[in-house]
Amino acid sequence: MSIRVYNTLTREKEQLVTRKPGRVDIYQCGVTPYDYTHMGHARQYVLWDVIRRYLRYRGYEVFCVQNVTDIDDKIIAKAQSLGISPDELARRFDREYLEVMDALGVERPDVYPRVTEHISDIIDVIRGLVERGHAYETVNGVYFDVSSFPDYGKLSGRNLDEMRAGARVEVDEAKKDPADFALWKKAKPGEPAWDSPWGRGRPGWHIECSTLALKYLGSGFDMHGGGTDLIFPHHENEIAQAEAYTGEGPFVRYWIHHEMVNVNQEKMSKSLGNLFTVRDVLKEFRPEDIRYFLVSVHYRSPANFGPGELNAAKSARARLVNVIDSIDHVLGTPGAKNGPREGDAGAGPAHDPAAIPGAADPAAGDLKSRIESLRNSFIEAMDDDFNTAGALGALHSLAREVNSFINRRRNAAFPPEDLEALKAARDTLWELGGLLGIFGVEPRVPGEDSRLLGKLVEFLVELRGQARERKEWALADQIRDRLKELGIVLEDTPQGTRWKME
RNA sequence: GGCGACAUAGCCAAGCGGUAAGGCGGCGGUCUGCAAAACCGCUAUUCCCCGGUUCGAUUCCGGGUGUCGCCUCCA
Repeated sequence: MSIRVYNTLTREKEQLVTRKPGRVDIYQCGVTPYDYTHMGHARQYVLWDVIRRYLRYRGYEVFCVQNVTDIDDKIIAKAQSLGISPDELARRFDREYLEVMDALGVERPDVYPRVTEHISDIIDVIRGLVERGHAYETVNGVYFDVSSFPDYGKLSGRNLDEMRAGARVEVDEAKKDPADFALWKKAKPGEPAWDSPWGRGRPGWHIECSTLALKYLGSGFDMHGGGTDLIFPHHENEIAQAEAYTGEGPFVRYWIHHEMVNVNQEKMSKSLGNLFTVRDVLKEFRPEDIRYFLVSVHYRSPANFGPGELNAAKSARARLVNVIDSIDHVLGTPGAKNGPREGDAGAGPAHDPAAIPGAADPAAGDLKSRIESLRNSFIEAMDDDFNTAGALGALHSLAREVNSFINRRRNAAFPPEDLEALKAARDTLWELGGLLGIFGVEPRVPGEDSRLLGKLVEFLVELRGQARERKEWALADQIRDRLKELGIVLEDTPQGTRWKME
């Protein structure tokens, strides 16, 4: 088995063959920090967080570089309107980005370079491009000469003639060709600027990614990620700059683009005013539920975002969490030791062999083999272009088999073979779900502070248990109802009452 | 106008040549003191429409129709 990924450059799924065996070098387009982090960002970085975890699970060493474009036109404009410096604005929203990603359990990149700290590297690349005849200076700045790069358009499937025919290309009399794009922008008064051979100014939009990728990963690295909206012009230009500069290709082996987050079937974007910031969504939903939603749609399909979708994800995830809780409960209170129904283990239906105390359920062996087969389904789905939605299906199938297995025991004690199988199921669920990050972020065990709370709840559960033995149902129900109002749910199982926080 | 993607049940969503995963919701049943959770059954004779290729197509090809994206900042 091997991993296959869809490459935008070839428009085909290809077998993953890395530049260095056993290692995957990744570059991701980072954010331009000038506003709040939104759900579209969450989609990208959660996706790549999952890809990184999965590649590691499959035995690769993974190295990830992600830039911060902390100087550009939008930052300058926003900073001016707020009356603060561009640097202050960029740092504020960069911090916002990192906080939100931490909350979502997204692992940080290995290298997180800021553009403003790499101006001299950028100037070196621009100078190289000018020297090799791929760029020229005008009164406004330095421009990349697209006609000097015959492969221009290979990523986005465009050709220059078509583009020139399009009327929407910016008009700049000083440029040789409307499709030429800025590598260096000469500063206007009041704008932040750095010295360069072409006077004071700042980098153009695309050059930072080529420069930083070449600096930290070198030419020909493995995966480059970003949204489909960056294919043209951003990534097209990145290729042109990098390959023209190094004189060799390919700059990137696999271009991996995720689709957009939509709202009401329309792209979520600033211009449409339908943005959802992650910070706001986090007020209503747990990070794991947000991740579940994101991962329940294949990354190359648009993901429609809304409360309904999020709630469906929440319910679906609860099912998975619940099965883990069920197993933990069984493992923590084995019937043979302190199960409340120990004496009446034989009370189950006589025709049910699983109900004979101490007898191993023949299904235990089956469960174990099913665990492995579903693990393989999970891997198969993920190997196929990171099909997280398919992988989730395997997890749910495993959940049903476990629940069914536990159900069949009813009041009977679980023999060691069963407990072992259940533990294996639990570990597998936990491990594979962990690759998707749908369990990891929440505290499974109450922290120090809530230890007292736990003891109090257990005391109430104990009192309620006594009331139930006396068949004082009204009192028992009152305790359960009041706790429910406080967000604490009680469930009576053959292995005793268990409780959880909602 | 140019380029591209996608159309699967009430909803979300996999599958992409061998006869429709999974989830949410709904209905019926089992379990339960009652619940909750869970399990069982039902909820697409069919994958937008029309042609074609094939023994066979939701899956491939052609043509429609519809939705969306990029070509301007965008994840």
